[in-house]
Amino acid sequence: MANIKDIAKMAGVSVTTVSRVLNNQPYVSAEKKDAVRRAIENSNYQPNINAVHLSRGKTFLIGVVVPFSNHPYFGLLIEGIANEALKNNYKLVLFQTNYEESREIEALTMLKYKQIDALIICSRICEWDIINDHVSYGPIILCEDARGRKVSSTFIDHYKSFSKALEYLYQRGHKKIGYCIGRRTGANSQQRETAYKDFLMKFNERLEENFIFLECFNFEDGERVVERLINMSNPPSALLVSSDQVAAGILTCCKELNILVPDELALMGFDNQPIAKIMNITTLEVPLIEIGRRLYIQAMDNTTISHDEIQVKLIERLTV
Amino acid sequence: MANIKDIAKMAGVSVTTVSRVLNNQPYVSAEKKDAVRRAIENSNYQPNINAVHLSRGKTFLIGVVVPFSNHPYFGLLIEGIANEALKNNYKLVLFQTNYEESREIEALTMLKYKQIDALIICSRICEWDIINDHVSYGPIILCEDARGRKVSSTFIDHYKSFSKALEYLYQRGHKKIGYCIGRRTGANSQQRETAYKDFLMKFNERLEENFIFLECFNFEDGERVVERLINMSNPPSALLVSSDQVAAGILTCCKELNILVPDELALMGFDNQPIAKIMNITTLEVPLIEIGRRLYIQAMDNTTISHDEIQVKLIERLTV
DNA sequence: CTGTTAGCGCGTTCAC
DNA sequence: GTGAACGCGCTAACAG
Repeated sequence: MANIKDIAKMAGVSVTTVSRVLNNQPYVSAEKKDAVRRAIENSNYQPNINAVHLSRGKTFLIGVVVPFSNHPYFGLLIEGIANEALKNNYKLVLFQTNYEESREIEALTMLKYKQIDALIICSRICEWDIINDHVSYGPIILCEDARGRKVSSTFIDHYKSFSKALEYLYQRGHKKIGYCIGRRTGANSQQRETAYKDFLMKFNERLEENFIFLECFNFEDGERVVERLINMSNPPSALLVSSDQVAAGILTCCKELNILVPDELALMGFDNQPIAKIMNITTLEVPLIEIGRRLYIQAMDNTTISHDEIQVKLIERLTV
Repeated sequence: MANIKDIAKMAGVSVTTVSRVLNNQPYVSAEKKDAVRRAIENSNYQPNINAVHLSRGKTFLIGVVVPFSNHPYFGLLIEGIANEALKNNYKLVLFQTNYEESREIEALTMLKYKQIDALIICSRICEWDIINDHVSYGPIILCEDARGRKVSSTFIDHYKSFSKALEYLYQRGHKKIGYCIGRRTGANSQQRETAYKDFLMKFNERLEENFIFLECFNFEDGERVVERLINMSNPPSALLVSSDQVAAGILTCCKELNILVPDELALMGFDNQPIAKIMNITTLEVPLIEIGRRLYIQAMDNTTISHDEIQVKLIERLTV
């Protein structure tokens, strides 16, 4: 394996000059640049990435924290980040937390010790204090509304979008609306809960605690929801489901039990994933790949703190 | 950020000694070892990973090639690899190929230039020649039967398991059996095709080209299958579906169209993913996480070439 | 524009 | 048992 010194010798220049053409820096004459280029081609030289990292003091690694990686929501987010990272020669290090705080702190610690250059947290567990303690070590980017905080973020306004969905259901004649969500804590979830409560208040409806379905992450969680639903004496007539996967699971179970959708139960999904299209689920479209792209771009910028709000779009199909 | 020299100074020893205790090497007196340990704790020192990499000539990065990462099959495989890698301080670099050969070669090239220490190919596209050209650069591990090749592999015998499934369907009275698969090329797919043809031969059935459904990867691909099915004058009575996701999609469409499963159409899935359990799909269980674990272990061993065959298990449910 | 040289932080001979 | 010194391959002042 040839190294930079060999190339320098072959091209009859100094290692600095080689380094300069390698990094597209100015101040190299056309002739020398050509000589270096030729030497590189003749020897199929490849820079030693480890040496570059050491010298630059960077790892070209970017940490991505997700609760689970085999969920389409996070899968798409990761894809968006990865696509953009690839272009810039950055690699991704995945931290799958399963919502354990310690795993998230592990990622933060790696940032502290420069084992990664930046950290994107797709779903935060730990308190802001802990995040704040780490901001000085490198860019930390969040996928939730972090305006007013010391970190950048790309987010959707869950209060706004949840309200929008609720009003849409209301206009369609639904007074008793419930919702399904993964976990109750978490900034995004709390925004939604607030939107839900404000909505009830506005229309003078009472909050029914059992209209809220927790632990809804995957297709299979839909079964539990339907089971609970059929045992309720006064069930909701519509459900706002924070993931198309779960909505699809619910829809499948409903069909099995001959529960008519949307007549007996209306369903509104979230994300607009392929499964929503195929099953004709009315949903709120979230451009996850684009969000991933922006998260990456923010991660690369360690000077500015910015906040990108992403808009969602209501897609009308057949479940409402 | 303290470095090894600082620790040496604090502990009153040389950097060599610090390095020795860091790497659990012998020939360090208990006292000095303790002194170093204390110094490390007091300064929350963390070795500079880049320097370690450069010095060792290793990256502690392991490449993983998958066609797409948001499919549960590969998601679980990745999870299995990642779990094991984490324990050994290895990070994963994901190569998402979308079945483009050039992306796979890119990964191989990174191995060649020591940008990763090993490469696990979960679904191969390129020819064996190309693989062979790279074996000298580092461990390459495949997730297909590679016995007789110069690389290690963890695999399931798709010929055997496909035959097993076909015979099971046959015993249940199905003569006209079709199957759904992602792509036709690919070693695993070809094994299955051979099993299919041999099965037909054995029972004197004719090969119906349109009993083979290609491009079946995700839930949503099930729709296409059912559409084609209802337009067939002489459709198969049973389908062997190489992914539970697709089987679930087919099942969902069938319910929509009032096609009775298994009476009018029997379905046998593959993998035993959560969705198969919830939808009561008869399937062949594949221990993907365990396969991932073994792939990693093989990747770490750059001296021996080994081949692990993994057994699958038939899980009887309600779709056959 | 170009080259010399000093690090980057750690692993590893080798002499003591 | 221990430590001085060199090397890993590259980047970035700095001097010219």
